[in-house]
Amino acid sequence: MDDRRLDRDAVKRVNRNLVLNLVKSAGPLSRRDIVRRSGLSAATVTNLTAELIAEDLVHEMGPGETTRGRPPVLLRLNNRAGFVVGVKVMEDALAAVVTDLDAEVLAYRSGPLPNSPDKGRSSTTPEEAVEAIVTIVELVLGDARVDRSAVVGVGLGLAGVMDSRTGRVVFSPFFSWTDVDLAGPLSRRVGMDVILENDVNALTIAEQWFGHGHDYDHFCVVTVGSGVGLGVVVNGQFYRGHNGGAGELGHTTLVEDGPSCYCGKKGCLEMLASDRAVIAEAERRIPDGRALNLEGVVAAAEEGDVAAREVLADAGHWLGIGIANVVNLFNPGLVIIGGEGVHAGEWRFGPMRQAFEAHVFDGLADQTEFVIEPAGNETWARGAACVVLGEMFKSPLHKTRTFELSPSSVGVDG
Amino acid sequence: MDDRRLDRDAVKRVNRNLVLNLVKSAGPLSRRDIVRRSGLSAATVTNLTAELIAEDLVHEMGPGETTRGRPPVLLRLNNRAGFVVGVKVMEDALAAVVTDLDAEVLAYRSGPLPNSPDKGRSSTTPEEAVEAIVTIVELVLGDARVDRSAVVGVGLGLAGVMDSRTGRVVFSPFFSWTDVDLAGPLSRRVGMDVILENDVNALTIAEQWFGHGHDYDHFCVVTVGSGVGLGVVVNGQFYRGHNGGAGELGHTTLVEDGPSCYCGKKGCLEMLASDRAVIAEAERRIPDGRALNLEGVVAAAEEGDVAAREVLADAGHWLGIGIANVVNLFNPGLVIIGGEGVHAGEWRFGPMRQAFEAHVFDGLADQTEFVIEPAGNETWARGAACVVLGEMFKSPLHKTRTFELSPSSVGVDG
DNA sequence: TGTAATTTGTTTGCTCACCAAAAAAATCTT
DNA sequence: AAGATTTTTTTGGTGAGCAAACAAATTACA
Repeated sequence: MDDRRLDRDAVKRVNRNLVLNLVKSAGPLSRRDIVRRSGLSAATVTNLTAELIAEDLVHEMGPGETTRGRPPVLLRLNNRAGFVVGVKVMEDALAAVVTDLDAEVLAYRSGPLPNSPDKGRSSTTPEEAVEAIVTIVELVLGDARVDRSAVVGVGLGLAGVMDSRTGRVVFSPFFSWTDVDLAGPLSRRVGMDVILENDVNALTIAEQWFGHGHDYDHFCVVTVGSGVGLGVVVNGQFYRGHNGGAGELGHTTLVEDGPSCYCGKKGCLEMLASDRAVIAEAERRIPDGRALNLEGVVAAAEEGDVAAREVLADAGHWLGIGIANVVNLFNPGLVIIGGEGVHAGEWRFGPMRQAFEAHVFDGLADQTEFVIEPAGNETWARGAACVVLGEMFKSPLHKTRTFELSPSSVGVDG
Repeated sequence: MDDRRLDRDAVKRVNRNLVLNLVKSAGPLSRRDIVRRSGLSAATVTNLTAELIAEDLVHEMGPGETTRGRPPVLLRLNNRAGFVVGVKVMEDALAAVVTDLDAEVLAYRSGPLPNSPDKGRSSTTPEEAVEAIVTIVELVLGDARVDRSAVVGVGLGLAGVMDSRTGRVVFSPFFSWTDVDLAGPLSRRVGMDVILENDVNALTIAEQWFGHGHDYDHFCVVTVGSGVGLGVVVNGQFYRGHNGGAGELGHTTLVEDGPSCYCGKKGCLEMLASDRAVIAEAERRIPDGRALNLEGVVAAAEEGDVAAREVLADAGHWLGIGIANVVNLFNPGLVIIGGEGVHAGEWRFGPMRQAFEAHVFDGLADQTEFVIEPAGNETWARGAACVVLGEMFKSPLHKTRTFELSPSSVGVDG
């Protein structure tokens, strides 16, 4: 069996999805607008929109502007037709959001994750994690006053290697889990569909469907925080690689015999450019206790401390080279830089830009757009939510699993 | 107008293409086999195969094996239904092949390219190049005794940045051409469709359709010769990047303040790992004239020359790090190493493998297959031919232009 | 030897998604 | 009020894939 084949059903699903996406992204649109943009016939658009309206996914608004002739009826996405939950799982805490179909955050809540540090590692078990996640999901759904039956699914974002197809954690650096089924138990406990995704991937998918990446077929998201991450969209599709291991930017080698990395190698970008690297180096060079965290180092730099400035500049410099190499290989139209480390601002990004331009190939610098966008806990959790939304709006041709509104679910409350 | 929409025609085109590709890649197959593999109904397979047979793209063979029941009629691709020409354009020479639809080379011929070196640069004009290409195309078609009307198109492979959509040379390092229309004039002169593609991309497309890449959704081709190149297939599609600039592996930075590169930057992989780098370094360290070319360096290494061995090992070492970074970012299932430099063998590839394993992230090493495959002029020319074949066999959903058999063309001679 | 069983391939009749064109609806212009 | 204009729906037709019945070609076996 080969799903590269098409049948009549597929035609309808694809066209329906196209109409839905046009309304979502370019809406409000009249049926006529949809005809023009989609290339579908007017008859087909009438049928497909009628179906979407019957399912309450699309609403008719008032009439649009015209000089003369019958006024168009504008259609828009019913962003309250369903809701999704997103949870970011961190080393010792959780962050959760509820969003509508526009990825607008309706409620945000953070909470604890049971955690008894054991030889520097958290000893949280998968079972404990599931219970904590169940709790915060219930709480945040309560905050948002959203009916459970209207919830399409739960997205889970976690650092490490995730198998999003099976919902299993392949490897989690925080918890030292290997091959743990997280989505399955959680799904049974909350009675909702659950999708698990690497946190950086989730953020990338958020940018793809609801952010700057929307206008680009090929773009990259680079996150800078305690580590350095990379998410990639190519040919309009999120790219995971052969084993879900694509985007290990933090562990590309930049210095042949550089500082040792926890991954066992040497000279990894993450050892040169991450917040953790900044703090370690700053602590070494500024031993007065001001450099215990990134904010401290930035403050020191702003107070004129030369060492702090140099440390931040160095980190930015290496990041610039790393991103230049990414651009040399992927040639994306857009690079989005996100994560906690963004707050270090120009002390880091000035040198980054300089290094980038010095090390990127020929004309590629001018053709690559840059956006810098901080990501806090809420952003990460929203990213996880967007994984579910992305699955909903994705073309049926690429869909691997189905997230749909339950027949009964009609948007309520708000 | 949006071509993401589907109509009934598209359904047929896609399914027809699927059947054709199954026959091409998994054939000979019975109609029943195609039903099983495609998921299409028996009725549809009967119709589509009848159409392909009527167009002479598919032939019926004798009956297949059975234990009992009606014996199946095996179908196979009619590899002589059409032919393609591939031309590799080098600094001062041309190589051309004619292949059948299986990419089997029917004729190979090399020829000169007018070239009056001018300040170290070739002064060949686009017009001169077109004339020389016309000549070799006519000659190689004569060699293959193939009727012109059966020729589907001509593929042109050239180092540099090519805009394959428009057939224009964006930049050619050999000839210092910028924004030159090469495919247009050539097409008019030979009266055939012409497609222009970067040479490494062409080789990658050859591997995708007729080589080791066929079984992989995600793979990379790394070429080592006077330069270092990279071609990438992700999600089953060849990837060009936002401006056709993806895959500039040779100009990724490996040594922060390394040797100066002709591209204006420093520490590029190409300055550390290419044949040109090997020869330059070997000439410096073995000044007796044995190291004027790669063969000389390899011979010296084989005779026990320590410097030659070190030079080759160093080049391999850097290449290993470069490929490790590619794998860290792309996580391909397969890496194919090709090009002229492959002939340096284990002197180079032993250290390469070692460095690769030392610098690739965690578990990715075991999950990445490697194939080493030398590429000479004929292979490069065949790659160019495969660009046309790839366009023929590519899914209509991704097709950007059409290469088809002319209605009259039925395979002749051979 | 002839009938049943088995497997492959074709034909028939149906459905339904799209489309073009005609019709209807809703407004503005004169 | 009639005509022009624009949007939307309806009508009627086409043809793609499908399920199921049918036909064909062979082996198994009584």
